[in-house]
Amino acid sequence: MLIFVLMLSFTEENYLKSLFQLTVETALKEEAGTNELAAHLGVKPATANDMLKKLKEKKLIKYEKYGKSSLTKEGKKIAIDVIRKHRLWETFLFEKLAFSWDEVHEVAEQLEHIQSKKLIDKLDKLLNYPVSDPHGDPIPNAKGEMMILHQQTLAEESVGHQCKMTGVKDNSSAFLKYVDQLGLAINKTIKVLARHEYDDLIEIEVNSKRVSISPKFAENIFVVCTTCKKKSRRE
Amino acid sequence: MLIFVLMLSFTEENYLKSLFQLTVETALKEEAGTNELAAHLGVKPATANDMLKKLKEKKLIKYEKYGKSSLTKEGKKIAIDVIRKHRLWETFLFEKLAFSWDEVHEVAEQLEHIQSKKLIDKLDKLLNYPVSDPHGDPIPNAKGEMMILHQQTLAEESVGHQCKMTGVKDNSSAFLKYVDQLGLAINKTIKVLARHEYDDLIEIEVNSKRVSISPKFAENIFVVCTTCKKKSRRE
DNA sequence: TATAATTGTTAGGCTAACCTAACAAATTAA
DNA sequence: TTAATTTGTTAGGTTAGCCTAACAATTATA
Repeated sequence: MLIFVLMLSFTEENYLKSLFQLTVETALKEEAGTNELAAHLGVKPATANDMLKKLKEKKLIKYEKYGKSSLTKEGKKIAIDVIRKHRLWETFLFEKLAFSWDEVHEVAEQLEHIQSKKLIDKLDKLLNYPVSDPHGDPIPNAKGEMMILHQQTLAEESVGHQCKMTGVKDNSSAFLKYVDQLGLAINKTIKVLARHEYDDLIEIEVNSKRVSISPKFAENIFVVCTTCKKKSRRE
Repeated sequence: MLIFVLMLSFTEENYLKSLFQLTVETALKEEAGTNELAAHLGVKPATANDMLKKLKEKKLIKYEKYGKSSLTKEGKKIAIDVIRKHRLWETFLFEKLAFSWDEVHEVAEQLEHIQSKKLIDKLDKLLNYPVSDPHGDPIPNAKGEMMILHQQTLAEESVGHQCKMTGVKDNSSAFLKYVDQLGLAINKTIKVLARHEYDDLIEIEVNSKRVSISPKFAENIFVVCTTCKKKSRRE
């Protein structure tokens, strides 16, 4: 029996992944604009426009002229699969090959496009079916199901409250090295000591030391509040 | 300090790899023809011709109009690097992910193009610096040095002599499954019992059983003769 | 050595993925 | 509600890697 598999190029996969990250994953909106998507992918809007038409043709996205775009069920399935591969590879690099967490992303960008269902399932098994990657991002399972994480950023945490770091929003090497330097890491306990009106800096306590961070920095750290025990979804 | 790395496409890497396999590796000749190379890569001669000009321009091959092609020192270095990656990945799939030896080639064809020196060196270490892959082919080390193997095929072995299987020439899944079926494997001891003039079949003994094989089959099995103790290079 | 067969090249076309420049639609602000 | 700004589209161009068809050079054969 022949199974027809829709073979997508690396580029097409990357468009679906970007669209997923801009919409479903952050759960902030349902659709993304052409310019926004182009910027996220590092191409010009005209280029993204061509691809949107093509992906619509293939029924992987919903798109109307001058409108915003969103993934179809099928498109979402593919995007999740790419993300699953990306995060499993990151975990592999980190756990089995002793890469540091700021090095894994770049290599995983290449590895995520390897086509072999068997490979990825075996890798999943080797890693003992991890649910999150070195950055704290959830790894979809073989069925495409993934944990919902990252309800809140450190920027949103109230003064006086304590929280635990669960992940990062920015995966760039530069940011991650900075995070390392400040002594922060996934699962670290952080206490918000103060917010300074004067220059917007936030003062936190981590590893029993006081550290000042910028709002920009705080927005890129995901936390779960341990003071308010119950979980709250971002609205 | 900026290091300028000549970034090659997957396609360019594949041309260099093919050229290496058709010349240096089999050690039968110094150069390969355009049609031959095209056939090896599964493209038309006109396509290969374009690429040969491009690779000459980049000083990775020697090529003159209507002449045969060969690798320059730099081209050979890159080809060996691709082959190193291919064979390390095959070994990884076989040893760490329990792939069978007929499944590894296809996936390694994709993995061999991942760009990350660190990745490949860590992989090498994880596998404990293997010198040959699941098919018995030599794996170049980080310096590009590789063992010379495969001096002789089973087709060349004398009647009455005993030999040990060291590898296969054909890496196709179909051939490798056939090898498995006959009870052959790397390091198996094989005795050549007879050659039948009538239909050219070769009778061998393996696992204490008599098996008949075709000349075509025998040409794709590499062996080292244990009867003639000393090693002999193919002329 | 002339001719046939093989091998290699050129010219011209195609598609995917990018670009710039010009323009059109939609949204925001005056 | 018009004008300015932002956002999105179209047209046309580029490069890489493939193709076919026609032709040229080389090699083998009669």
